[in-house]
Amino acid sequence: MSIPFKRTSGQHHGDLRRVLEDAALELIAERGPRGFSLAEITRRAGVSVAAPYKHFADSDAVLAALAERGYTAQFHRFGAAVASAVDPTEQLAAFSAEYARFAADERALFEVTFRSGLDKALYPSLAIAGERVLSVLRPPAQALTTNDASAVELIYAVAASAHGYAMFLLEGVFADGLDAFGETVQRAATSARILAEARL
Amino acid sequence: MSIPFKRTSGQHHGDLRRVLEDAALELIAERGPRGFSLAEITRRAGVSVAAPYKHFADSDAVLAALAERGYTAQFHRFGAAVASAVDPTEQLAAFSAEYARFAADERALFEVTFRSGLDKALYPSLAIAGERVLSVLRPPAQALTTNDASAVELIYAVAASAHGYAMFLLEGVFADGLDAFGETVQRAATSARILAEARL
DNA sequence: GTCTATATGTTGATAGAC
DNA sequence: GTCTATCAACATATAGAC
Repeated sequence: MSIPFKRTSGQHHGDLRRVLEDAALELIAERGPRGFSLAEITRRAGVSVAAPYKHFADSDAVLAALAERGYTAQFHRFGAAVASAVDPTEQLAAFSAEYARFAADERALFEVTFRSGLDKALYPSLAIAGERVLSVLRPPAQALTTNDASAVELIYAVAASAHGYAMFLLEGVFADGLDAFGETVQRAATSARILAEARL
Repeated sequence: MSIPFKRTSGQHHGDLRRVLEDAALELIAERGPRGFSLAEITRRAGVSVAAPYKHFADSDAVLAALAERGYTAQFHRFGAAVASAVDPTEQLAAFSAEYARFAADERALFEVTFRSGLDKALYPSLAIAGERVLSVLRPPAQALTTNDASAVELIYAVAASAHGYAMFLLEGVFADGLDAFGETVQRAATSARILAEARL
């Protein structure tokens, strides 16, 4: 996808920060979070190894920025999924289905949010961004339960199930199926419905 | 836990392979899968950097061996958990609870099975070992369903839910609770019961 | 804001002695 | 089976020129 080319001197990029993040995402998609390195993404971006330090404090800061992007993307996609349904149970099902879809078609962005090995204590904004993702389940969960504690439990139950299916999908646990992706999207939705209805 | 000491010359270890694996596990527990390196574990084991190559083909082979150990440990613990109950639904609940417990008290061994970034195609035995773990759910799942396809779906549903809770626990999603660990063990068991009963 | 150049450390892996 | 010694490759990060 990326067309490597040699840069001859010190031109400016429109937005090197963004270019570096994109290169990092591509790298993670290819080699997994373990294969990430700052040096490699500068090579792909066609800049020197020193260039990133005007935009990021260090190597980990790039991963943190990507994780933030990942959480934001999830918040928007899952929010839209929830909004696409009216019935609370179907909203939870839509979330779960979208969760599996996101893991599959934005793999790197998905993995970087929980597989990057970042110390969350050092990046408190990540914890907040992560919580915000689950907050999209609050309205349907509250509609389906009688108190706040139950609503929270339902949110956890649906999210945990969705996360597990997404992980299994990426790990190839369902590799034997003809359409593992489509099937797993359905599986995630089904489990969400079961968990939702049980709380009524 | 480990007492570092200097080795003066070329003595033999009782079982260097095992010693290296243990050092690797300790290292992963401290720094996460991303922090693993062959050089570091030789330092901790008190041997030269060349020593591991008589026991492992390369760096990844150490991770693969650990993953195998992780799957085996899971197979035994989850098998025992299932065996501790009689009612099929309670067997699934026991599995889920034990899954969360395993993630918490054998964190490194848990993470290495799905977070190590190993290419599973290169280590086919890992895929088999992973499948064997879920096979402990077969008897209760079959007892609760009317056909094989439904049993498989129930296995996936329970395992996905358990995995998600375990991940959230390790990621600190439940950090606000007073006893996040105990609560999450219960959560996992509850979701398993719901998923089991819904299939009747 | 990007470059060149460089310092410094780490890693994975091998050859050859014992 | 373990050591010593060594390698090339690669990493992060900084200083200073432009």
